[in-house]
Amino acid sequence: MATGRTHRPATRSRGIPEATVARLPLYLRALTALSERSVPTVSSEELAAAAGVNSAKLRKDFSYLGSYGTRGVGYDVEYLVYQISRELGLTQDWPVVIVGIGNLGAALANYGGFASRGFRVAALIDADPAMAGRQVAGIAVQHSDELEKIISDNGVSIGVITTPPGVAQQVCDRLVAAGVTSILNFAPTVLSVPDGVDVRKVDLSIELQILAFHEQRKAGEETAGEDAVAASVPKETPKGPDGDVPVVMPA
Amino acid sequence: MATGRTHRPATRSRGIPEATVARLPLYLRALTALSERSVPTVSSEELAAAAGVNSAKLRKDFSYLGSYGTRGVGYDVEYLVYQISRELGLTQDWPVVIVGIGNLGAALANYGGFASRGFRVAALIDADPAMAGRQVAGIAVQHSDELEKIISDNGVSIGVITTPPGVAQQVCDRLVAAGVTSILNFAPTVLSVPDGVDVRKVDLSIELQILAFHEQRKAGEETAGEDAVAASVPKETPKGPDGDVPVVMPA
DNA sequence: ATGTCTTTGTGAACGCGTGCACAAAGATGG
DNA sequence: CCATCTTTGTGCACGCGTTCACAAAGACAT
Ligand SMILES: NC(=O)c1ccc[n+]([C@@H]2O[C@H](COP(=O)([O-])OP(=O)(O)OC[C@H]3O[C@@H](n4cnc5c(N)ncnc54)[C@H](O)[C@@H]3O)[C@@H](O)[C@H]2O)c1
Ligand SMILES: NC(=O)c1ccc[n+]([C@@H]2O[C@H](COP(=O)([O-])OP(=O)(O)OC[C@H]3O[C@@H](n4cnc5c(N)ncnc54)[C@H](O)[C@@H]3O)[C@@H](O)[C@H]2O)c1
Repeated sequence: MATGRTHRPATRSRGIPEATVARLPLYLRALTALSERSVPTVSSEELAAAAGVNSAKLRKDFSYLGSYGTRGVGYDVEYLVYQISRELGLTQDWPVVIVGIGNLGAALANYGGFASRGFRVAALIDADPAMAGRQVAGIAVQHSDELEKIISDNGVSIGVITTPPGVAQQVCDRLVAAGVTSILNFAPTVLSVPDGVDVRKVDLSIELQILAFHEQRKAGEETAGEDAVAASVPKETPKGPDGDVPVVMPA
Repeated sequence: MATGRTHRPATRSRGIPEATVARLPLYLRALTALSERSVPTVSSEELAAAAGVNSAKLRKDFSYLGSYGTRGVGYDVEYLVYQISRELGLTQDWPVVIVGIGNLGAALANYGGFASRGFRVAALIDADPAMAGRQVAGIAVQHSDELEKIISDNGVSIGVITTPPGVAQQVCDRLVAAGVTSILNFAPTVLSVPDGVDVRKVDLSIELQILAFHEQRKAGEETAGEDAVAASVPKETPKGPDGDVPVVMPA
């Protein structure tokens, strides 16, 4: 999944493919688990299984970082944890602001998994005056009037948007203007940002629709157009080799 | 090798590329907005701009569904909304269960965007006895003992997992055994599922780490800009703080 | 030292996704 | 009915990502 819509083919990230970058956190998680169990070394095969990827892919991914393995043995867990952490920039602290402290924003604020990887919730911001001053997850919610000052004072470069979709773009604009250069957007909106700003989106609705697509396909396709309510019959489809389905051409 | 996990890369369902399927919800959202403004037709250029994609890509995506446009005019908005909805399986009702009604699960339950696309929260399930019976988003939380019965009675085929990571796999196993064939996983865990079951994951932590990577690269480009060779020798961390990380070279 | 065994690192082939560029299709106006 | 203009649908080329397969590298035993 590409980061942004802005075409930037030139600035390759230090030669590390985007697909590899997206998998590094996965490896890091698996390695951290091994580290906690005091496992000293791990082979590409084992680690790949733990991370749910192909072992050749894992080795190639690591090859972009350098030669950190030992042939015949595998990878030193602690060393690899450090290398990946450093590559991802997790050896430093990243202050993060969350804008829009509603259902989702509050849940994120309460999420403990933030701090565990060097991400620190620097501030919670909401436009609702009734919300300002209230404590969420032990942090006082601040009014959005303070947004620019908060960003500036804390040196925030990563912002999380959990506002209603209608105001997401303007919130985004203010964040960017204030100096934020990376945005994680939960609002179902396409954000426009200037060059040099990264946007990643998390969209529950899209994920469900993708699942529904495949679900419908699995449920069998006798004739489209009738609402078979009970499609829950667990039919053991004999794993056909991707049979070709007649394409429905419109009149 | 006990893990019989067969990785299915990109099952081409009915000839529609996975990348296209992932964009259909995006188009649908833009089209729905146009529909609400009573716009009768839209060109690929306009719609692509609204969806934040390339117009050629959009046209090619639509070409997989069939020829639904009119040359010289564009696409009929209402017709396209229907075609995409049908293709995604949104013309039918999809009962969904959410397992793990904590911070995140409750936020999802409260999310209004569910029902708007044909997804209906059929049940909320939690293992905590203190949680069972409580109302969340107007729905009574049920104990996980009832899981199998709930799935069966409601014909649920889509499950959302928002439990702690430690129990995600067993919850997943139970869901699958009960008949669920699509899972949206919010827990930071790699889930193993049998063939025929789709899993999509949403991982906040991974998204943030990817952003951090690019953020670090952006910050490093401006200050330093000369480290050309950096593959073989583990170079020293450019910044002094955070020197507490054990740099251990493997033998 | 030498041989064997394990596992890495990577060259190469392949498939998928993307975007350009343009011919074909149809609307529109005269 | 014909000319012109707009926009679709797609052939094609290219680059990225994935996977295979294997030589090289090192550990370990003898
Ligand atoms: N809740 C979910 O599970 C969920 C799932 C998927 C997507 N989303 C999306 O996430 C976003 C938030 O969802 P939610 O359920 O938390 O909504 P919510 O209404 O509970 O919260 C939105 C919050 O944003 C604040 N806000 C409004 N305008 C603002 C502004 N200009 N600046 C700062 N804050 C502002 C509101 O005061 C409110 O507290 C929505 O865009 C929603 O579509 C939510
Ligand atoms: N909160 C977030 O913003 C956030 C963000 C990213 C990821 N996550 C992940 O989402 C998951 C949930 O996060 P949370 O903050 O809501 O945690 P939480 O502790 O608030 O909620 C977990 C809920 O799951 C229930 N549960 C535990 N075991 C269960 C079982 N076997 N069956 C059914 N229910 C069970 C618990 O009773 C609890 O209500 C975690 O895996 C977390 O890592 C959360």
